[in-house]
Amino acid sequence: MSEDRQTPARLDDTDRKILSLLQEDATLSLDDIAARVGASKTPVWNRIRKLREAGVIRGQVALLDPDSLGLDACFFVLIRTSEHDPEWALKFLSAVRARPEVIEAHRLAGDIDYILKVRVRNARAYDRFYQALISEVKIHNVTALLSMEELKATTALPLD
Amino acid sequence: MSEDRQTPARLDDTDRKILSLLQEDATLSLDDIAARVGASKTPVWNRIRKLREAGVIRGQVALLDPDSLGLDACFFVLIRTSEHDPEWALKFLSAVRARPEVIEAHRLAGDIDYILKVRVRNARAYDRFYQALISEVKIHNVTALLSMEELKATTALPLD
DNA sequence: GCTGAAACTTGATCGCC
DNA sequence: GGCGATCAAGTTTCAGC
Repeated sequence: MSEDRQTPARLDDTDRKILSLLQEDATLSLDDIAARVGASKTPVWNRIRKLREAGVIRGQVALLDPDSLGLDACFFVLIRTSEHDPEWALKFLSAVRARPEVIEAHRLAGDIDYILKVRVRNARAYDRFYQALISEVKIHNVTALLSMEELKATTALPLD
Repeated sequence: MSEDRQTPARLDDTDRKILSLLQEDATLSLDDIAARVGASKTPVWNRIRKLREAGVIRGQVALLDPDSLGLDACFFVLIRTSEHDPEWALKFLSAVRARPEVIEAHRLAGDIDYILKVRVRNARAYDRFYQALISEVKIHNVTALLSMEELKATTALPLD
């Protein structure tokens, strides 16, 4: 259930610069990147290929705007459970994985067991999600925190 | 401070299919996408262009693997503040925006005022972040939830 | 408004330094 | 291991249907 701690990849300054550019804008051309890191295409391309193979670069995706899609409501859901057996955990896992409105799910240390980030159309849609979830898996206690304003949201990880 | 609610873009089934593909993998070629949605290149390209112009597609980024970068610790930070004046809010905003370890920040409804998602190397690095933050802005109460396991993490929004 | 082809830009490869 | 030229493949545009 818990994955092995993987050894961090050895990265030099140029690698970090490339990654930093790509995680801000992956549409940049090789020429652009090469110019900005002060190298030419081939070495940059080789580094990117290696970073992909090493799994440092996981993939490349389009980011969509929640508002344009009518997803106006975002909740953080704090979950306490009384059940701690493996079957329960497995059922909970497949439930959150199966629901596309669950953007993120973490198992926590401490008295709160799980946190979910959920994006839905509105409060009614959240309630439907909530009712469906608790009917699927037994949950002891739920607190929903409603986001009023997204102050910051990035997919870029700190590289220093 | 709070932005106007924007009217959702009108999307048909083909638009949604295209978006769904692109938010999973933006390296797909136009030919691929066209084949999968059952259309040919030009109309698909026109749709993508319009979706970009309408702001439905915000951008395209590379996703990096936290473990490969040695970012083993992820915290959700629940913040209560006693200050509610605009200067404080502005200072807090610029503090979280300036710190790259803050991946996400939301202003909340209810008795918890803010939630942050923070990615750092380890617990020591979190403590450094925490000390720096409370020395910059006055904060009444902080609870940190430590993630033990990321059960799910996606950038893909639900499109149904 | 879709199709198919042409023009052009970019990505990927190879031999040379 | 980096550079510049080369080839293949992709994107963008456009005339014709």
